[in-house]
Amino acid sequence: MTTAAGPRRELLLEAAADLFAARGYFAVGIDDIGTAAGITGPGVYRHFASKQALLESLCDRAMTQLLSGAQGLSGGDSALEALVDLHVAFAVGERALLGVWVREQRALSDEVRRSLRRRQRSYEQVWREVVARQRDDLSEPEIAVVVTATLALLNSTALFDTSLPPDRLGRLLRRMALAALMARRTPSLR
Amino acid sequence: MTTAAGPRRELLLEAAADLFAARGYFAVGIDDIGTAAGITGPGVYRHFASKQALLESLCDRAMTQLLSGAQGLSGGDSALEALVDLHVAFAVGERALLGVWVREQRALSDEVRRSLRRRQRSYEQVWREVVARQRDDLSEPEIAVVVTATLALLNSTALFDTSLPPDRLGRLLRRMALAALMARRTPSLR
DNA sequence: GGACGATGTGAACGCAGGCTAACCTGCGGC
DNA sequence: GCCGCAGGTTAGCCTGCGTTCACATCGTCC
Repeated sequence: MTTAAGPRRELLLEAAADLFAARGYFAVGIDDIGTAAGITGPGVYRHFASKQALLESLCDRAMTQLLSGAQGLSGGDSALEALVDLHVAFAVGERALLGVWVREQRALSDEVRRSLRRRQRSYEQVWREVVARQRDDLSEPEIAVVVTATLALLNSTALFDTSLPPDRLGRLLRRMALAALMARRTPSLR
Repeated sequence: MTTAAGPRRELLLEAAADLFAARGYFAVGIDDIGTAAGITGPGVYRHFASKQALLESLCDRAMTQLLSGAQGLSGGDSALEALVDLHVAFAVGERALLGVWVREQRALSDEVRRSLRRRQRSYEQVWREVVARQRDDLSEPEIAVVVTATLALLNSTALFDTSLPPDRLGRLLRRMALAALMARRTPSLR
């Protein structure tokens, strides 16, 4: 079970990501996932131990991708912009995966969710450190809020549809995120 | 069924809001809700037609509160700040309700969800008009993205815990939201 | 003081849906 | 050429949980 990477396994993961993102974990049946990947429902269990295991794989994949990107970062002056760009690229490129990660974590078992949360905190820790370097006017809890809220802003792109082409969407989000991160006091309107 | 406002009905709504927000609609049983409101599971059906009806009531309540606030607005120069303040106040004051509205919409039936979405669009329409008045550099789809992403930023406060006192949290979110809304081009860091 | 509606209880029902069982097929290795 | 395993299929099991039922209780109204 959970057999190593075959093409069918990959198909199943993609199908599950799309379905979970579109309808939510509990509204999707095993049969739906199997059918979307070209087999019948129970066939799924040749590749994954359970429906939960599918969701775990997806969340794990999302987190791994984000973390590995963030850790292989320069740390130079433009580290913050690099972080934003990284997250935007992921959000735009892996919409479904991000949507699953953002919305379906609660469907995980306590244990798995805890482990995932730890990695998430580790990812946000990278952000916090980079933000703290440029915002000495903020306390630690304030930095935490700023980071989390900014990530929520970026993640929101997985939750709505837009007619904007990906690159323009990306640039717009990038601008907004940086503005939110650097907002020192209520800016004058106009 | 769905008998008019008794104290028990209100208790049930509050209990359901807290539970749904904390654990998610599907992870909460009817018995949990009843018990949290001081009765047994089946007793809930003396006040609500179904578990779904409870969720509907909650989402409806959230949307009604937001909409009624937004529509009784001046429309003057500081309309944008007023909108932000309104949403922040709601987010900080009705955490659980907002959490349910943000995360549990998918658990609704198609029909109810559609009707709710219409009202949500109507709420965002108010935002879009106010934002458009100050951002003639943005196209319509761009305005839509800016509004949705900003609301996601504000709503995120329902999804995490912070040691920050509510008023400081509110002011911080307000500053970030306004910065995100008004971000004209990538600001210089430092 | 009996009828009645509102509210709550414990027991039981029904069914959706995840998962297992039993069986089939093709293919690579010895 | 047979063995064995990877990967499918169909039929069916079984559990959890939302919901219903029959019944108790208790004010309230005539």
